[in-house]
Amino acid sequence: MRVGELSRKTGVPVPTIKYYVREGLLPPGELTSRNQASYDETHERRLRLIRALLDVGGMRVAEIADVLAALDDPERPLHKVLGAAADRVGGASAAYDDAESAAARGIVADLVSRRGWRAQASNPAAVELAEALAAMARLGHGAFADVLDDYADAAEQVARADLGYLDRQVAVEDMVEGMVVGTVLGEAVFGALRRLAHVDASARRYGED
Amino acid sequence: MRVGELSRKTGVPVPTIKYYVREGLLPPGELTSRNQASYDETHERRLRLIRALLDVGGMRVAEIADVLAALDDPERPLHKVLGAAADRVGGASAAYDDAESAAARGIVADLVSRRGWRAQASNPAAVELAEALAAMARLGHGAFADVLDDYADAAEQVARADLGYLDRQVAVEDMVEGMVVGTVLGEAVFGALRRLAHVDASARRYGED
DNA sequence: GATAGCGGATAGTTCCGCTATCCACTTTGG
DNA sequence: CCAAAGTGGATAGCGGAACTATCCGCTATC
Repeated sequence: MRVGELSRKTGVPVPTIKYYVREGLLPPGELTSRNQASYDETHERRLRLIRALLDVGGMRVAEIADVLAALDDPERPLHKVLGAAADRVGGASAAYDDAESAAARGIVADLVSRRGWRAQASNPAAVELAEALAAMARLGHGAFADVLDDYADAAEQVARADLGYLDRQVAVEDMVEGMVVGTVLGEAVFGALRRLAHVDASARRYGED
Repeated sequence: MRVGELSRKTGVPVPTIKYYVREGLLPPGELTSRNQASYDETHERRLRLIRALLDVGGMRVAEIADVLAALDDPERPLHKVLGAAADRVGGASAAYDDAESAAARGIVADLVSRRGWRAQASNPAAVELAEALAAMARLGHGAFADVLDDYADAAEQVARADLGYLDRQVAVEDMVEGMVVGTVLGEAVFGALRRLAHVDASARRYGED
């Protein structure tokens, strides 16, 4: 298959495919002559994965490049790949250093030890959590920390469901990719479900419509 | 207070404040002369809200403008404001129309009726959910739909926690804003917790570190 | 042997979230 | 009272991100 057919099958324009190759998201096709290359189903699959992570997962091209590089690494340290996938939000937060941030970090540390979670305070997810809580505190919603345990219960339930799905449904050789898909697209799924549940709860309380 | 002090208190540069005013995120200060205006704590609070929605919630400026406009509408149709807050992801999805999309819409419709959720199929959250499931199906993870009920349980639990927090902790006049904060920043909080739970579960299974 | 398509390279476009500059005009400090 | 600092308002520019367009010499195909 050459690039035109790949484009037709996936709906991704040819110049965009070239761009993804340039950026290292997609391996180049195998050259059969100086200016002819052939692509196969692995390229097609990879391209669909890229679009899903972009469109549904909201990831950025550079983040996807990192995750896919980790995914293609034959060493495959599973939780490292996941780390790359999970760090996608990390970004360049200025790391405030006010009272709220310090308090939030303390709340997170308490939560992690209370739960017995094997996670470091330096974990990007923990940092992000602390930042979110600090932002809420600055908005006068410091008491939101009181519902953290309810949130954590739900998060554990979701994580259990994810692992169970992987065990039951995914072949070993696809597990790393499955974890990436589950982590990134699963977040979109859960976010949508949460908003649906909000709509329902809100509709039950206040008026019909 | 004039713009310089507002800037100092919030850490937002003056030109950026001017930009937010131009974009309708922040109401202009009250003019005391042709080129002097005064700002108060409501401006400060609003500015912090803007930065939280931007930095932590990942919203875009135009989306924030929509949400805040709804929030400031004295008619205050609560679930409309929430709708504006929840639609933030909606964006310009091309709305595929293949077999996977149709199947995913069916799965979502089943879920909504099975749960007895008061939500329309046209709801942006439902559409987004269907798109996410369709993307997974295209990647060979159609069986992920099997864990949807686990996800939905967790989503309901989170939604209950959110409403409970609002009832207990937030004054009536702040409830609309509280719902926006909870919806948007709560998603960041949950996402971080989910990733922490993944890290923990993954660490328990595969190696130490 | 004409035509369509290709791989590879480079340059341009659009959008977004700011940031810089300018202006005429207060406010403030000495 | 006057100079320096700051202000509101307007316009223009910038840097990053994700494409998109164009061009080249070449190749597959009919």
